[in-house]
Amino acid sequence: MQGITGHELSSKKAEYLKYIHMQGDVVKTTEIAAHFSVAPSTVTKALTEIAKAGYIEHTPYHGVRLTPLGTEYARFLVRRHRLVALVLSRHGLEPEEACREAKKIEQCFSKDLTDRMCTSLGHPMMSVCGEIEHDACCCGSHGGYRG
Amino acid sequence: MQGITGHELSSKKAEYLKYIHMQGDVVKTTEIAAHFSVAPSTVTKALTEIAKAGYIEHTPYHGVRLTPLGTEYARFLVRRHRLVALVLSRHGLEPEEACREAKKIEQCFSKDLTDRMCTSLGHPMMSVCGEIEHDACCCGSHGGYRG
DNA sequence: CTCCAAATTTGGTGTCTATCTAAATTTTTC
DNA sequence: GAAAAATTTAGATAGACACCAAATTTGGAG
Repeated sequence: MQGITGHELSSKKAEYLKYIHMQGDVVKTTEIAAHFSVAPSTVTKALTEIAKAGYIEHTPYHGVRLTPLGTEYARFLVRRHRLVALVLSRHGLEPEEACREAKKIEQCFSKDLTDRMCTSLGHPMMSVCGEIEHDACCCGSHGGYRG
Repeated sequence: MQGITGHELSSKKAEYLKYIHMQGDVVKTTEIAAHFSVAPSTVTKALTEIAKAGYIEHTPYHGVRLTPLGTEYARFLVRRHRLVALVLSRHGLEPEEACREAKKIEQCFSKDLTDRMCTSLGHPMMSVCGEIEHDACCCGSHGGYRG
């Protein structure tokens, strides 16, 4: 939470991490390779590096699983994606389009910039492609008024 | 105007082109190298490639100058930059900050996305870092109501 | 329990972008 | 014209991403 810049991982690796997060628990190399339409060896290489950076635990031949750090980071990536998509949706893009375009540009947004936009938007709870969780957000819990 | 995707040049080359455009007429290698704090040879290499793509005319040892295509493209780049900065400024960033951050993310915005945002913003004439010219904009002239 | 097929990893390559240094070349200036 | 300044060329490096072919490991069938 404290030291994230938003540029710790290259955009491809960040995509892999987000995917692993969304699949939950143990994810296999082949699954990732198929999802992103790349050769398994390409994924293995990326996974090794992501593991070296501490975001996942890689048990050769058995798949990967997020570490606590990886989980935290993946949550940031998802939050960033949804905030960027939300901004785009407010500038003339249809929900699906906003989500698609967001994937192309989100990697450019630093943690800081993301947080600034989040605050400016009033820590919205919903985007066009899912909920936005603020647990690990810029300025504490913004869970909304539940009671 | 017709075929621009916004990704014709790598982000560095696009920065060089924008700089050449802003300096006007003939620009020297050393000037560019100094501005971006890179070795002259790095610039020469990039310039050669930008010239090959048709955006500039490079007369060895004498500098470069934009071609009509390059001028058109540079205008798009400037317009994109200012639109992105404007969007950021509307999301909690101070003018100077918005301009600075825009430089980091603008290369991710396609021509199409830029045009969509432009329309959504009502073809604004001013951004936080200069005027926005719509001559070569998405849907013709939006020069405002001059008379 | 053995053996083969499927999954995965290794090792080697290639491409692209961006950078640098050092050496060669051209232009400019005195 | 010759030295100085600017520029280009050539050769290397580095990171990201991708592929293929070969080796390794796993897991299921018999």
